[in-house]
Amino acid sequence: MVFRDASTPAAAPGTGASAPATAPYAQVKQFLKQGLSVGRWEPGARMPSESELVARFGVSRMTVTRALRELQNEGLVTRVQGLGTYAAHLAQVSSTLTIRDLHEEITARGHRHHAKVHLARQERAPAALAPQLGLAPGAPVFHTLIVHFEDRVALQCEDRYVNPACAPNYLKADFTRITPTHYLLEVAPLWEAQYSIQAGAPSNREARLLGIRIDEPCLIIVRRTVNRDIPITLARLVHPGSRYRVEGQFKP
Amino acid sequence: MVFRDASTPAAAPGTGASAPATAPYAQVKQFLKQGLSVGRWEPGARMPSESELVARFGVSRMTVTRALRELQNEGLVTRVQGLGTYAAHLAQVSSTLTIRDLHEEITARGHRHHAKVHLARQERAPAALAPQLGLAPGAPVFHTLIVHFEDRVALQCEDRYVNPACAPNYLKADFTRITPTHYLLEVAPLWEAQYSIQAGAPSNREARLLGIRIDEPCLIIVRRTVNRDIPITLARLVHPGSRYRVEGQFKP
DNA sequence: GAAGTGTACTTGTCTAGACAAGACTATGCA
DNA sequence: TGCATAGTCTTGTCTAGACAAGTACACTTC
Repeated sequence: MVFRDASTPAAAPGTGASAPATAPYAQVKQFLKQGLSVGRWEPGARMPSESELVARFGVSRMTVTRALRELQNEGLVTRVQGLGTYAAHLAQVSSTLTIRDLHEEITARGHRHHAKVHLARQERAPAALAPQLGLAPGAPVFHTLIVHFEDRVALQCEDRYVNPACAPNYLKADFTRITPTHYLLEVAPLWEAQYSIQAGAPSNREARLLGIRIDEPCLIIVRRTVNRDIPITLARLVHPGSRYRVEGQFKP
Repeated sequence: MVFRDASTPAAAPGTGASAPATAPYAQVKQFLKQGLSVGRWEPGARMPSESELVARFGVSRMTVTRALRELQNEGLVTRVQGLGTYAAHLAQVSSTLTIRDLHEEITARGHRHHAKVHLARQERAPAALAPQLGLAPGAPVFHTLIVHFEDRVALQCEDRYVNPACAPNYLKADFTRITPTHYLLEVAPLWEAQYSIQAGAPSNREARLLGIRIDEPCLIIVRRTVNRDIPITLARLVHPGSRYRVEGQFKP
């Protein structure tokens, strides 16, 4: 086997040079990514086949396959068995939105987090919410209302309903020390979530609890969490628009 | 080589059964995912090593490696060379936020999209914005102000600055037919973006252009786009909170 | 006791070859 | 002309083995 790039470790095993020497699969990936970046392949155009890349880079097919599969997972190319690899249409751009536990987010900023529990009790499920939690209307449900502070400034009003079947001891947790999100992650470690991010006015009670005017725009996140088809929790998180924003990055 | 599951194609090559027979790497992945889901491994706990999984499933190491690497890419496990594989702390949950071209989003809903161009001209870069676009203050910059409608209802006010070096013909495009996002995707196909999602009040002009009251909460997305370290565009997208929300899903 | 050494185990990556299955095309036959 | 078939090219997946490099721990030496 002959390596095209003598800087790879396998081709220059004896050199004492401590060059990072990016892995061959990463080089192939970089080559394709760069080509896509400069428009070498129009969206929808056919890209080099695996065997062409094998010949060009002098690596084995598994190496090329890995590079292409990772590009496919990143949404940059489309692959069809029997046909070939095609440059993806990037009309829609996906980015990774990271929703961190608020406690961690605050402490990561070097600030202090504390929470005030305004409500933590069992109620009867309102008819409007019961179906979303997989419960019958009037069935028991846990309800907490907690305000989270960052250095004494109210940052989030968390209004949450929890399915008792998933977290029977939910109400016994000390939510001044652990956030509901964190507690539920321990009880039901892996889950799916649907969320909606919107701007809106706070309710009268939310404005009072957050210490803001009723006309202050708020960032409202509504999140429904499901573990293996069993609804866990439904949360409405209200943040004063002047104090909180969601930030993210998209990097292909 | 002996396959543990006789339903795999390689183990039962002669059977005419048309069972889908999920691929071995997918079976390993499923096994680990399921274990994480039911809390078999606490966050931070050590998970089976590759060789243990090889022995358990009777597959080759490459197959196990692929399953583990994909779980790592999904953020479900952490791997450390020389140490092992560990269940990830899911304190922060990443979800894929898809930012679609507004035109596509509207037409996908079966509605009609049209745009009104209020401003499309060359200006001198304001001192506050110039650094973010990699320009000197006062350097020429393209500025567009466009309102997008969904079935005659104003949905977005798009205030955008574009680096002329990246898209010299930007102002010649017909933005009633093609959105700036779409145009820029063609000119600079691959890019990185930083964005911030926040709630706030519209400016007087934005409220007038969107036909909303000055006190209506708006969802404001500020996005900065970079192609290979060269800033392309800076956009402020203002949406009436009552008409627009960002929705997404997290699925591990 | 402190410092270095060797070993076992782990993940990271690559190879050369193999079979399967899907898509297309050219060919031969009715 | 129309249709079935064989052949070629593509991606999808797996194997058995290899070397590299990082971590941890027991052991030896000073």
